[in-house]
Amino acid sequence: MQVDNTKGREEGRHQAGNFKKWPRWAEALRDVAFSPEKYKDKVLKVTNEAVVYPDLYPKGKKHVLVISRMNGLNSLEDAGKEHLQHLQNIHNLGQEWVAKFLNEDQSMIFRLGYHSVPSLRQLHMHVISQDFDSPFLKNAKHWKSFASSFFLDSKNVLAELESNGKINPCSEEGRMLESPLRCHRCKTLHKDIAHLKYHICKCKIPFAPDLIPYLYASNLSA
DNA sequence: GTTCTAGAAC
DNA sequence: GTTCTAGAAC
Repeated sequence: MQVDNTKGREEGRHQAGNFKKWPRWAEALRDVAFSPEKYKDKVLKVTNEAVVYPDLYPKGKKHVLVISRMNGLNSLEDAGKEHLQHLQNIHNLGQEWVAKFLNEDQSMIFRLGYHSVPSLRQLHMHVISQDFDSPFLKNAKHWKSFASSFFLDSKNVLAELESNGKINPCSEEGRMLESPLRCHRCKTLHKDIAHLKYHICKCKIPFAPDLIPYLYASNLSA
């Protein structure tokens, strides 16, 4: 008889003072992480540590999640130095998928990262193409969650975990809603999401130098 | 996270 | 009149 407690579903293993409650709808990714066999027709890859899974409502032409399978790791708030290798492995899995996508289309550009205040439980990293060409991108919050400081690049998350031993819980959610709608390439302002979407499908201005270190592509100058 | 929809904004 | 945003959902 085999007993495996490491990936159990039991609740209540919260760290002291960390009693964030998650509504029922926020548990979807957790089920994928711990019962990937139930999602066999959709799951792209399963390892001991993570599941690669297509985002159900992709906000770009290519958008997948690398979902942690570690019990108790609900979000970046729960991450410590002991998770550094785990998060590095998640990052590497993301890069693996970037390579696959680039093999199909060399013109794509990707970013790997986390939402600073995630809506869904279980740590998950986004791998998202920077075209943001998707009918599921519908409102300002969608845009800002990927194109403002609300989006934390995986590379920076790893560096901060290395140096601080934790990810500082910055209150980005409120600030995000205040910030105006700006093109992620040319930084021009747009009055609403409809106008922004009309603009970004045409904008070919190269990305600003400060973003280059966080972009994954075949050729950034192209 | 999404859907629905009232009423604000244009 | 139509487009768009934002708050409720047990």
